[in-house]
Amino acid sequence: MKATINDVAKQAGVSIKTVSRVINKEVSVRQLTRDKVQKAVDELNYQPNLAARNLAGAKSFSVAYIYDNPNAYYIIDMQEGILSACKQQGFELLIHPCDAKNKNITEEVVNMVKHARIAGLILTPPLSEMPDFVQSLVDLDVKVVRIMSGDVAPDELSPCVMVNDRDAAQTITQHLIDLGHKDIGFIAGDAKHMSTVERYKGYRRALKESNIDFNKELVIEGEYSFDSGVSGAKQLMSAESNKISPTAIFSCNDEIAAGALFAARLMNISIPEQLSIVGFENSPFSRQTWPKLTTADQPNNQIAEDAANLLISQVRKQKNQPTISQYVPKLIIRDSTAKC
Amino acid sequence: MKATINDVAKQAGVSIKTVSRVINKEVSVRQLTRDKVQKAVDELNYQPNLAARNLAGAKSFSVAYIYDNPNAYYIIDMQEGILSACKQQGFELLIHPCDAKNKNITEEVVNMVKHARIAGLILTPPLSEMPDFVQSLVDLDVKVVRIMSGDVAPDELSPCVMVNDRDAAQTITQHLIDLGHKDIGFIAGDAKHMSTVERYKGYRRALKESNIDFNKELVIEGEYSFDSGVSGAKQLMSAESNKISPTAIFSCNDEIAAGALFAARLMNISIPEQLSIVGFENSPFSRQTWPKLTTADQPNNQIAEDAANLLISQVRKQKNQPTISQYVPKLIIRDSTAKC
DNA sequence: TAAAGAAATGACAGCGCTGTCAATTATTAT
DNA sequence: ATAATAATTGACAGCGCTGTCATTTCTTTA
Repeated sequence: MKATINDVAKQAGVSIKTVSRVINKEVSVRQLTRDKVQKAVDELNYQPNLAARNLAGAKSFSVAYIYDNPNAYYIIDMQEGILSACKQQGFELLIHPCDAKNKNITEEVVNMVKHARIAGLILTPPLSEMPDFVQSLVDLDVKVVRIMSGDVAPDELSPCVMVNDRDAAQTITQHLIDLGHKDIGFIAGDAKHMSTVERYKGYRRALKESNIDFNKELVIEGEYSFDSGVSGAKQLMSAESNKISPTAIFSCNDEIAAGALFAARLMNISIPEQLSIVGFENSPFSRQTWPKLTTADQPNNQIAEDAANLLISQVRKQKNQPTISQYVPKLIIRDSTAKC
Repeated sequence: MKATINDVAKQAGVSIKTVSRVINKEVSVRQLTRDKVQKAVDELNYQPNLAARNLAGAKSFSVAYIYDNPNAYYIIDMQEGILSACKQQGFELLIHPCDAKNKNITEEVVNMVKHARIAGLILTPPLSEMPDFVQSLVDLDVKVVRIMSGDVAPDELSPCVMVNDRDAAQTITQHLIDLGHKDIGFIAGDAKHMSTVERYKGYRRALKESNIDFNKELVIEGEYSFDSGVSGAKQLMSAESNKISPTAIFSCNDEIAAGALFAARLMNISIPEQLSIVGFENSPFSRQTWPKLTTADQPNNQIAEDAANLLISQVRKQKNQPTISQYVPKLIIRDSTAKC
């Protein structure tokens, strides 16, 4: 059977408390003792029992990933990043999918956190962008780390890992401009999502820096869905005499871009010859469309691992907590964009 | 703070052991007592502490989902199905992604199972189809439930939830035949996966039942990937004088079908007018291709919940264990198929 | 109605660990 | 060398629950 702390203590000839000190990296243990214990730990292939740890101490060794996001790729990436940090640090991960639109979501999550004796939470959009929700969680005795869109944290509620959609959106818009495009359509994602707002800001900034006049008619409100891309593109490209049609479309994510591609096909507009389309997110299927999508890639796995490490260092009350780290998604040029 | 079993016992005026009996649905408790306890449980909003349960009993209340699958949609669906069963039954879920191609995978997983004190495991393809791996796990003191492709379990190693890909593949091939197609190409997935074998069998059976001669040249070996679809379709449709080109292609999954769509586009073959293409799996992006894919849908969420319930009933040693349940994916007709 | 058996309930130890605090040992200052 | 102080180490309780087994209460049977 599996070795316990008692076995290690016996083997090393010390008390269990000392073993506990060593495995928890506490300070006041002599190096000699530490080595002895470590040797026994290795020999017995000892790993502390999480249930016992959680039960015994005032601390908990569980963190939870709470999400509501229809994008499976995103979630899996995040989850595996978090998981890998947890494994390294000896933490347990609880997964908690939920519905942000549910009225009782705060109550539900608060309840879950209380009952599961959780030390920390990782929140991704849209949950991370719901201030009241976050506030309720912070008021509990848990650490929170949010992954959000932006360059600096919008508040002091919790440490954040920021994804700078704005700069990325500017870069991707600039790519379009460099290709000679001036009339660039914009199909927005859910207006409530910070990422939509940020991507819009980046788009505007790129236009401005190249002295291209902003045309309100070229901006379509939408949501993060394929259908939104279809109708958005139709609206932009419908040939009304008094309107200018864009020569390029910035889609707020790949799904919207896929929808735009679909609509273009419907209207016999060839991509990228007659119209350039860019996506955002670099989801795997952006490589499986025709043509393959130019898009922006973010290292979700890395971001998640970062967030989890940040969270765990919070929980452990370690000093060197970099309370913010920032990622800028990178332009990936594929076949859906071309010269004007 | 959160209520414990002691609080409930006090409130109900019984011993903690009796409370334990009630929450574990053990038999020998009088109805009157049971009601009293239940009332106290409700009033205090009591939920048992998982860590304590796991620590105290000989039993464990954790199950693990071990997967290796590149398909994020599949995993998320599975995971959420399992999670929902776990929540209902008061079990904890551990997630363990891994790499089936790793030589040490058995050792790694065995190790993890031992250390985490896990009561049961859920395995999905391809892991569920690796006999030695499964055997090693069954030899431990854990229950295992596998989700597999086929109509009956291939062995007695563990209870299984079967997905009848064969019947589904026959149905979908029949759909093509009904549309008048006789020369139907087949682009296979990974040959090692049972699902590929089963889908192939279903395809063959459909042909046979309609007295259509089987043509070996129409079958392309591949793997479950977009690229495989691209090259497979190219191979099938390349106009060599001595070969017949199919008028329809059965792709072993949606990704392959998307690849085939891509290749058709490349070769200026219009879908579905000149060529019908079907996928398999009904992954979300099968609705986002042009044209939308005819495919086969399987209720992964349901399957997973089923498997988890089956596993938990095994763990609980309950009587009424239906050791097999079977699902047949259902044909979904969209726009990628048409009359010949 | 009493004895025997069955059903229901409870007392208590202990799962593997951490927190508290007291005991021991090493180090420094006198 | 000795007292005072600091650094290490250990004994023990207890986290919240379940398993074991003893005790109490209810049924049945003669």
